[in-house]
Amino acid sequence: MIRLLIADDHPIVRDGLSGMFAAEPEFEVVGEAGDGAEAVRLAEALRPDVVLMDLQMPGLDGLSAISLLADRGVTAKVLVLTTYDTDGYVVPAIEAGAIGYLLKDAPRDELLRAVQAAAEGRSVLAPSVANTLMNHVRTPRAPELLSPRELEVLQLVAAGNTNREAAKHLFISEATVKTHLLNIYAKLGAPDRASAVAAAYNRGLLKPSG
Amino acid sequence: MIRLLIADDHPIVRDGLSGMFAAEPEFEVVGEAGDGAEAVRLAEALRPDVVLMDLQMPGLDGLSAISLLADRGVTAKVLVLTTYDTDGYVVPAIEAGAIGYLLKDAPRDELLRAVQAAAEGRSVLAPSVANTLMNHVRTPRAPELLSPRELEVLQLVAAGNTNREAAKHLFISEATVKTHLLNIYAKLGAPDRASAVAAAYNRGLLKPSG
DNA sequence: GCTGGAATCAACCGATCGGTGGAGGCGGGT
DNA sequence: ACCCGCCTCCACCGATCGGTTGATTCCAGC
Repeated sequence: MIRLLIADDHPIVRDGLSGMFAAEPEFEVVGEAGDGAEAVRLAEALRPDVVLMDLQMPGLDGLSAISLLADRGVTAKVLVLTTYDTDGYVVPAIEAGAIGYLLKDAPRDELLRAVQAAAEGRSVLAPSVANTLMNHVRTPRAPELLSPRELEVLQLVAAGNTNREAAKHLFISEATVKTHLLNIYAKLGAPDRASAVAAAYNRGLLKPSG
Repeated sequence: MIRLLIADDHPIVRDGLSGMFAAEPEFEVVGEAGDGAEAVRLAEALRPDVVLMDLQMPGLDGLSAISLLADRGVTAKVLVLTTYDTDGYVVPAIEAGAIGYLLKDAPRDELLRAVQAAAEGRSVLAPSVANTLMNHVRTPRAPELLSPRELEVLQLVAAGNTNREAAKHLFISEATVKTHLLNIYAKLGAPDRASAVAAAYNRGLLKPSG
């Protein structure tokens, strides 16, 4: 028996979902919320297995609600159910802690299976959402803005090396390192090494966990 | 009719796949490759719709082969078919340009549907792979390593501000900014501002495109 | 009421960085 | 043959940064 909480600002949608799950013996709708704040409150009180969460809601939005649930140690699996599949919504939702992301045009049986999967801790992604997520991960084929040598220098700088240290690593003089850095600043539009590192991350020239 | 190329270093696997698709009228196996280099060569010559690519192959591995195909403008959709679903493999593969990632234990019909999806340009992810991909995107809930104020300071520094400029922005003295930065260095294990910025990106405290 | 963290400020020092203006060699493309 | 980008190197300067020590206020948790 999977206990679930429905959070959506449209009563019609709540009724529809509620009715759909009520008809299935293995699901039990334990509560409904019309906004994010209520969703958090009810999730804390009712401890459902799964929360079906819309993103656009008045007051506290779904995204913030998800973060808040995580902060408060609510272990309910949050399944986002919304109409939009743009990068701007799906990535933050997953970052915030959603275990799945479905679109409202999903067929009935897909939704049922998704909730079951979520309850078991398995991720669920709508096919089109999988696309956008992958596009997000995919490196946008950087147009070789920096030369290989410049990239090496920047990596060493990002690792905390001084110019002198970087020079030793590369078997070149400190002056050369400085020249490379000046070129890097020009190319990235950065005034100093710190913002050059930031710019490099933003453009995917440097990648996290590397 | 979907034309496909099979790249796997095990002949048995190639035979198995080849036989499976030969039995289906809507597929045609136009070539088989035993290593990455051959895969690239055949893909360029035969221009298949889909390439079924193993990752571990002698010589040029699958990952490099995928990158090479992209570089050479080969538009074939690459579907990774391997035995491993660890983060270390799936993320690079997708970054390199794979449109899908399946495991070899996938049931026969799932594989057929996946190839069809790939041919149409739709992403395909094995369920467990979806999990690892999402875990990769998901920010690892940073334990509030930096205080809000420290994060503000670091953001300004990453934007290229000097200590003095950052101080003005925050309506505090330059000395305070320096103190904050020293605390940041200690918390992030960074010797200077540049590597502190890098460390912040690596830990998800600063996010790209922001 | 005490402790501890966060945030604020100060003064000082040496080391480093950023900026400028050169210079030469080497390779690819027109 | 020419130009351009990349990589290499040098010297000088002021500005900034990193490190240290010490201090105060405020607030929250025990």
